[in-house]
This record gives sequence, structure tokens and C-alpha cells, in this order.
Amino acid sequence: MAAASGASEQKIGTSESAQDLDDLPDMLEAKLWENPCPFTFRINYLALLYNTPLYSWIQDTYGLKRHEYVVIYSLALANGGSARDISRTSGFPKNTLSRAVKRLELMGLLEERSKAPGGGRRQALRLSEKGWKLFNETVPVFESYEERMLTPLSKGERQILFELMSKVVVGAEDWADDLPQAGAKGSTRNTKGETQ
Amino acid sequence: MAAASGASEQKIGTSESAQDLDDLPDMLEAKLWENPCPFTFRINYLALLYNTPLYSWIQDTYGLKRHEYVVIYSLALANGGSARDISRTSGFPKNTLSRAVKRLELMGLLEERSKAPGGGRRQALRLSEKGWKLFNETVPVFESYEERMLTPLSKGERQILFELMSKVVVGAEDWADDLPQAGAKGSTRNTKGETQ
DNA sequence: CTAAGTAAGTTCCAAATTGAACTTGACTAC
DNA sequence: GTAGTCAAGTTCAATTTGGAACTTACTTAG
Repeated sequence: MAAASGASEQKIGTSESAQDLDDLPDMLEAKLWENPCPFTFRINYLALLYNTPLYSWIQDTYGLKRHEYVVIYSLALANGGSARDISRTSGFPKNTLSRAVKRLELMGLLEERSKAPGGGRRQALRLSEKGWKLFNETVPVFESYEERMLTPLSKGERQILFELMSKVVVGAEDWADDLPQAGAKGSTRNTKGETQ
Repeated sequence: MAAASGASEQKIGTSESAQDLDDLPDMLEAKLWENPCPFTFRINYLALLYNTPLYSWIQDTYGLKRHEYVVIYSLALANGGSARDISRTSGFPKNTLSRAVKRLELMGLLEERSKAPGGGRRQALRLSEKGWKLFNETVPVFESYEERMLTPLSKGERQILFELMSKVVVGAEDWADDLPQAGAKGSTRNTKGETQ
């Protein structure tokens, strides 16, 4: 709760305050404390703060783009997964992933795709030795960044946060499909936005 | 906590289970329950689930792209804000926003930009009557979607979640700038990723 | 008053992204 | 076996994106 700043109808009384001092725009205050969607704003904002530096580090260090690294990460957690799985869990469209996979193969980070584990025409993707090495080198950085993010919370608070977020995610299975009104042609879902 | 599925070294014993039944890939289970970064995965995943349908609804209904709607939303919370502010708080690069603003003006959703409130060369952006109308029509949908998302939580739990997330966001001011190792040329920050 | 400095906003263009169409392979029913 | 159905993956083309360079406008120092 709490209404912190005085944005909205600001008549520019005395303030314009932190604008340049601390570099934090009033707008951030407004988005944090007067937002009709405070939860999702925090979600999005934290995702921004977390992802941006990490993926730009990955880019600079390993020359991998975000969706390429996402493939690595995904396979590290579920080796033998398919492009479709990665698409579903990350939000990247399948053609983007197709290219990513191709490039990773070329770089020798994936093993040759074995034919099909699950259903239809699915291809099982697996990390190569080199792919695992890359993953093992990089996870600690991601982990420590998450750790860093959670610094303000005690052990117990983290546990609670984890449980609450899990509840929300698990519950999401219900609503995650019916849009406001029309789903219309929305056949294949994923249309934007990404996940690690 | 809790190791749910049996992904990682899956030898395809009996399962491949929900793969087609419920449409949830094992990979999702792995990412949820065996992820070295469980918090940020949830963050990203929820952002995905929330943003995707809403913005594609906005697109279909009002013909506005995500960053365009973000401008509207941002100004609704902090009227008179500048493009720079929106960039900072949303993560979109300034040229993208420049274009968005231009288009919104053309559509009559913004008032003519007044010169400068804060410092330097800043332009104050304001919603027009029409812009407010659009915002007022759409927020309820965003709100109800957030509400929907939080359904699994009791009132008290929501309050706790809100407080914990706030703590993390507020604490972010400290770490939000130093990358893993080199910030290098990273002058203007925002390089990818978006926020509402 | 002029010069230098700074940063917001804009333009440009090469590169990346993705919807749509297509291809491919597998499974199912006959 | 063959035909039909379905979805994973790929290709293609058009749009979108965002880094770099530029412009503009204000602020400050001389």
C-alpha cells in the first residue's frame, strides 16, 4: 500500500526532486506505488533488471544471443527436450528457436539431434560436452545474480516468497489460456515476451 | 525444494507422460522445480503468461503495439512524464519510444508536447481526452487479469507477497547497475526486455 | 554575450524478428 | 500396404527493432 510520491496531478510545486539527483524518475515511484497492477509491474520490472545485464554479459562473453543461451539453459534442465518444449516454456516463437538451434549445432554446443523420443516428429536436443561446459561456467553467475536480488530478504522470507510465487504459477494453468474476450485465431500461442 | 518430475537424465522409463495429455511439457516441470534460479524463472514465466494475451488483445482491439500502450499507461500514472522516464521505467530504447510517441500524437491520444518541466531538453508528454478514455477503458482488463493471476492467494497472502516483492524491488537500487564483471561501454543501460 | 558541455529526442540503416506458408515425418484408419 | 491427418520444424518475406550518429535545446563557465 502506501502512496509515496505525489505524481499523478503534479503541479510541479517544489519538487521535480530526485529527477536528476538520484536519477530515479518520479515515474518509477508512481509505477511502484500508484499502479493499479502493482504485482505485475514488479514482476516485469524485476525481470527487466535481472535479464538485461545477464544476457548482455552472455552476449559479450560468449557471443550468444538470449534465445541461444535459453536453449542451452533449457536443455541443461531437461536434456533431450525438443524445440517445441523450449518454445512453450520460454515464449520464443519456434522459428527463432530453429535458427538458434542451428547456430548452436554449428558452434558444437549441441549433439547431433537424435530422432524422436515423445510423439510425432519431435527431435530430441542434447547438450554436447562443450555445451555442458558453457552451462556450468555460466549458471553460477545467474545464481549469484538471483542471490543478489534476494539479498533484502531473510531465509524465511525467501521461502515464503518462493511458496507464494509457486502457488501463483501452479494456479496459472487455469487462466493461462482464455484471453479477455476473444482468443480468435490464437492458435499457437507464444507471440512475444520471453523467459529464461 | 521438492523434485517433482524426473527430467534431467530421463531414460524414458514409463513416462513421456503429460507431454500430450495435458500439453504441459516435462521441461516446464524441470524449470519450475529443478531450476537453479527458481525465483527469476517464476518472474519471467509469469510475465510471459500475463503480458502475452493482454498485449495481443490491445493490439487486436485498439491497433496499438505494446510499446505504444506502454506510453499511454505510463502517462496515465505520471502525466507530464518524458520519453526518457518511460524508457527508464519500461526498458524500451528511446528511439522506439520516439516513434511510439509520434504515432500516438498522430492518433490524437496525446496532447501537443509542452516544452520542458524538469531539466535540459525534456518534453512533457500528456494524455489527451481520448488518451484518458482509452486508458480508462483498458485498465479494468489489466486489473482483472492481475486479480485472476492472484486468485490462488488469500487476501493476507497477497499482502505478504506484495511486501516481499516491494522489498526486493526497493533493494534493487543497489545492485541494478554493476554487471557480473564488465559494464564496459554500457552507457545508456536499457538494451532489451520490457516492462509494462 | 559567446563557447563549451551535456543530455533528450530523432533519424538512419543494417540486422534481427516473426507470421505465414511450406515441408517433412510420423502415427491412424482403412 | 495406402490415404489422410496432424503437428514439429524450416524457409521466406516483410516488418520491426535498436545501436550509432546526429540534432536540438538548454545550462554553465568564461
